Amino acid sequence: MSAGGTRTYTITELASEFDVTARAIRFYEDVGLLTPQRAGRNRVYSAGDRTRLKLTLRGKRLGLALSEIKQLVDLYDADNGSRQQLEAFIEVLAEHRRLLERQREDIEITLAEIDQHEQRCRALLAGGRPGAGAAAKKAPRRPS
Amino acid sequence: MSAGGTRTYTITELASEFDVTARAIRFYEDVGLLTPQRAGRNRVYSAGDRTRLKLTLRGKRLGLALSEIKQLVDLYDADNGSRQQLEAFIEVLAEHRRLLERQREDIEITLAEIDQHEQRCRALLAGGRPGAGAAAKKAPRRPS
DNA sequence: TCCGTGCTTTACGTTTACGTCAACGTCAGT
DNA sequence: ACTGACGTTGACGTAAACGTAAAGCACGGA
Repeated sequence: MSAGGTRTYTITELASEFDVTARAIRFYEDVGLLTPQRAGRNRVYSAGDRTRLKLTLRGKRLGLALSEIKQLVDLYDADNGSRQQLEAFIEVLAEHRRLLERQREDIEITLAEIDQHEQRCRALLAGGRPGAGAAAKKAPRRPS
Repeated sequence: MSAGGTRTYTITELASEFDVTARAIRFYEDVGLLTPQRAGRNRVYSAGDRTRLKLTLRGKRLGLALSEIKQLVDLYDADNGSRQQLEAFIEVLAEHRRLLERQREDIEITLAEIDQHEQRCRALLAGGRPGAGAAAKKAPRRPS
């Protein structure tokens, strides 16, 4: 049995796993979101780095700026602290929660509107005379 | 009773109501999201314009780009169309719904993580000796 | 008539989040 | 020894979403 079972990742592995470019990952390092080890010049990512990347991308999907993501992730990482810091941290958590809840509300509203639109659409389709088959149009997936 | 009960708005009214700058609103016009009437040179916004602005800001909060918001709003506005267009529209709606549901999932996960962090925080606070009062730190509200 | 307020256009500046070369190292395979 | 494949560090480019003057019109009040 060899020592150290902790898996590591190369930059292209992470890039393909999360469907981002290596350039983006290096950029996240530039802004301080990632701090991978090095094997000579090459970057070596730990499981923790992978998690931070995952958190980063989730934050992006929620529309956060990288600077905001960094604040949050840093805070979450270093929850050690004085009483003052802990209380400030709880405040930040509450802020974040408020933001997320507002987003959730926006989502609910929008989903409801989508339902309405779709129903009207289907009604219109049902009203028309039966014609040719469907032409499914796939939206081209862009990065970011 | 005078004719025409439809209220209108100036740009600063809308700006203050939705807490955005007039510059931003004019910019949304530049990209085609808004097309207000004019009284001479001045912009006059209808209730419909107001709604479009509201939709725009909601989209922004969900992290959409203005170009994406425009596509959606335009589509929603002009749901009149041929069978082909209707079917394509339904496809777009489905895409949008998928996106929103993923976001909702991200939000649920993040909220759960926040709960965990807060619990640990409170546990730490309970363990320490009672000290000075709280120092609430308000996050400065930035636009966008 | 002058002043301030509100709105306008034009135009250049800025920040964010990468994309896109360019030029180079390094290691495996043939 | 040569060739890719994969990785690296600059450095410059760019699209998006406004910010920030600069300069001007239009109108009501002192």
